[in-house]
Amino acid sequence: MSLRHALLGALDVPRTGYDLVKYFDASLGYAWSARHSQIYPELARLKGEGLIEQVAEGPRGSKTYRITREGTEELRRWLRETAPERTVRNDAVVRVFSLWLLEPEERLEFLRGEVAFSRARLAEYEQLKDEDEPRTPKGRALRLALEYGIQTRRAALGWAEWALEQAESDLFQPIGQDTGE
Amino acid sequence: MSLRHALLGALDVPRTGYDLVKYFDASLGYAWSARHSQIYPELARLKGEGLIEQVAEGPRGSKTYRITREGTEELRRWLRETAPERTVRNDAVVRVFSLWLLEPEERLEFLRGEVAFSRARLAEYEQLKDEDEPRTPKGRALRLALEYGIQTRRAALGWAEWALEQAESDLFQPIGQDTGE
DNA sequence: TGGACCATGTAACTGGTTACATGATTAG
DNA sequence: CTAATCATGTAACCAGTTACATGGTCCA
Repeated sequence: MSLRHALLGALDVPRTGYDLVKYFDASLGYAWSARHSQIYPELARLKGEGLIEQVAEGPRGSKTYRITREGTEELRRWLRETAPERTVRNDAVVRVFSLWLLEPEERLEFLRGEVAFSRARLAEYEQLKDEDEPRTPKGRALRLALEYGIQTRRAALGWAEWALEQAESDLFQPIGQDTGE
Repeated sequence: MSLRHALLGALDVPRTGYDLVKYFDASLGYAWSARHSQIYPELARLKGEGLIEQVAEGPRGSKTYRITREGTEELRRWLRETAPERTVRNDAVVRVFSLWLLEPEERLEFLRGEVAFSRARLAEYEQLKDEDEPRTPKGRALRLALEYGIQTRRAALGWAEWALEQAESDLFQPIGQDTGE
């Protein structure tokens, strides 16, 4: 369950649930995504287990949480003692597997979408990168994560541009009834 | 729901549920993963909806399925009319966000694990690539998907090697109590 | 005073994992 | 004959999404 550890990791500075929702939509979002309907109950559970504590109550009933000593210990334990979950789920690549069923022009359309998406994402990441220069250990860890996003997204963009070229020069190929695996 | 479309895409050639399980563990696995306990019930549903049909019954009660005309139409409809789901979930990157909480030597250990993992995956993919030269439209689509895996995995490996170097030259930095975001 | 946004929560449902369960065939 | 592998299924549970629900605060 990475959600709780993503939350614990984010709560080393005090934040409200609402802050966390926005944080998941922004920087944390390139590693893990979550909706408010999942975040709020999880915060309640973490508090119940003593891994986070509520440190303030704000204007509109907002609750500010922060990680506890036990929470930090649990986070360290998770990092040290458990292996990363490697499951891959990429809807776009599933689509590529069946792309040969489409008309040539439709394939181009799909691949143009991939190029556009990766370009936009990459631009976001690079803007984040330009915003500050990391100086602290934590800042450097965040930069490492961001750099992962940039490197892999750049590769995805390169792939999409190359695939689009391939598909363009492939226009006269028939769409298939073949079984070549 | 990408699982059913991954199955439909795989069933343009006749396959048993067991074949599909292995297929998800091998090539399809770099796009989507699924266990037999999810695959068998989904096959039953697809058959119930007429999107696939059973074309043979084998020795140990094995059932061979193939996509129907309606199934192919559904697959095309999905490709044309729905947008790829872009949600990212990467446990390893969540870990990087909190990596600054570990002792320097533990950070190196984590990053060495990332290097090893990416190297192994990349080697698998490159071996798949060397196995055959695609000639048909379908073969070329599969190659496109494989090439995506290779390009992005190579980038992940490059990142991990670079991050490891960073962390090695970072050994004298304190582990942090800072709040630099 | 009304619209945008802040802020939190619950319920129903879907997707996915783990564990349970069973039996057939094949190769040594 | 026995271990590995083939082969399919179900049940309980956990994770995540969508939709429902409510109300506060701020700014124009």
